[in-house]
Amino acid sequence: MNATATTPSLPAIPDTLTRSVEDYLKAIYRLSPEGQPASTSDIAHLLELSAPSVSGMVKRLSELGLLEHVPYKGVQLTDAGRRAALRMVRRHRLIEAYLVQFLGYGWDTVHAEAERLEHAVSDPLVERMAAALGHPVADPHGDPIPDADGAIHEPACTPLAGMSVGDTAEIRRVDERDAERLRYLASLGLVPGVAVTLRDRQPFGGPVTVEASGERHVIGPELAQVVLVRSEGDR
Amino acid sequence: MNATATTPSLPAIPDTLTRSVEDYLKAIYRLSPEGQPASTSDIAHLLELSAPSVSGMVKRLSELGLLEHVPYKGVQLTDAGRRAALRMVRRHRLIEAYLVQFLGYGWDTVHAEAERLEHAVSDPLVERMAAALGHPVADPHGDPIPDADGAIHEPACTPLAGMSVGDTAEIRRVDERDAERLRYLASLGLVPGVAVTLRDRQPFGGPVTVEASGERHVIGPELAQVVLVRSEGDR
DNA sequence: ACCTTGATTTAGGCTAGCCTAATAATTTCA
DNA sequence: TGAAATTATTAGGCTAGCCTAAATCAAGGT
Ligand SMILES: [Mn+2]
Ligand SMILES: [Mn+2]
Ligand SMILES: [Mn+2]
Ligand SMILES: [Mn+2]
Repeated sequence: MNATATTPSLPAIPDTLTRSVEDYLKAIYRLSPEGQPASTSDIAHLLELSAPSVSGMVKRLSELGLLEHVPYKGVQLTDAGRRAALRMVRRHRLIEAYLVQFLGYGWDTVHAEAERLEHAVSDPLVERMAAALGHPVADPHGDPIPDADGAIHEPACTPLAGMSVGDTAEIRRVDERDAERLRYLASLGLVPGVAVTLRDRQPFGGPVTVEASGERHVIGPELAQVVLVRSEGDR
Repeated sequence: MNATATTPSLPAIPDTLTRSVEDYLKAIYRLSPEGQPASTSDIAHLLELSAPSVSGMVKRLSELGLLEHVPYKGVQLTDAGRRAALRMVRRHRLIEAYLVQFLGYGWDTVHAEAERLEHAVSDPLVERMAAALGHPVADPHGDPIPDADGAIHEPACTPLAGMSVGDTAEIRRVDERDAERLRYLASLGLVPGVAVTLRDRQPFGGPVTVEASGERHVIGPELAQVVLVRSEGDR
């Protein structure tokens, strides 16, 4: 006998999200750090799923209030969605840091392990790991770790590919997803914290030559794109 | 053009099992340590599922070759099933030991955490934890840890409830599943490694009085049933 | 031998997530 | 502006896992 006309029974956000949902939210966050809409096909590509699967999930998640979806335009996280996404980002990066620090993992293998563990750890365990690490601000790849309230500081970084010849900068962040690429970069000594100087750039998308720790290396343009640096000037 | 008459295409055991399947195998192992058949309703009760759900899963798992099922009689693990179950038991107990040793967990809270993590860790991570712990032989509840090949030594234990008045024995093992019960036992000092002497037993399923670390405690019969001891004689 | 009871299985249904094939909307470009 | 190409959605189907209700089997007692 409730006479108030309500909107047609919106489902509430469940207290525990599934592994799939958590990965979707994390992917959408990654695709739109500034909040611009993410496209169905970009999400599908990142998660290695078909576009119709993503369309279906996007519909469900927007009905749950985790996303705003404008058909044919893209999706944006709501506040609740962004909170949930940042919670996963914090878990992922803290787990990576913990495994490297305390269990001898290398930066090339931690990502795959964290991709599964992030869904299985409890909040108290995450916080115990954070405490054991001394509350680090970045993971082994240089990616910043949001605090427990979801606040995150993305340091200003530009691709190494964008440096000018003669410039010196510090490596800050490296894309974590390709283990082989990470091993190669480590073998060259191109890891976060290292100072690099651009010594040469070949035209027409050619390779660049960088100097780091006294050694010179010629690296291809797409590699130079995923290594992010902070230039001397950007303080 | 294959003319050989084959049995109707038995599905092979998948290389990765689902969380549900892993928990079923672990439950069946626990219900039949000696290999006697486990009943549908016991499995359902242990996993808190309906009996029809268990019937359905049992059918699938026996088609996969992980179980032998005699309808209306019960199930037994095959060699492959027991191997998979012991792998999960090893993971569960090593994770518990690791969390207690290195992350400040208590014996009352580790079980719930391990119940989820056991499905998410990789084999290499399990082995790294084992190495960090120095390859322990028992978890925080006194449960023995199978080795990486699945060999397990179940120490001879009897319920504290079975002791005779005047006997002295060492606490070896305590059922891990009820966090509140574990906290209570710890508050009485009744933990693995402690020597206890039975001082009194009331008839008709009444409580028993035990002496441990110089203190006497009166405990109910069902509690005395889940605390396992090794008597002096059982060496 | 039959009947009752409890355990078990079968029947039928639901959700979450994935897929492919077909359709529809949008954008691009001649 | 009007195809063509791209992107997205809808339609329909599948598996894994769970559920309740109904049917069936196994035992034990009379
Ligand atoms: Mn993940
Ligand atoms: Mn990382
Ligand atoms: Mn489990
Ligand atoms: Mn245990």
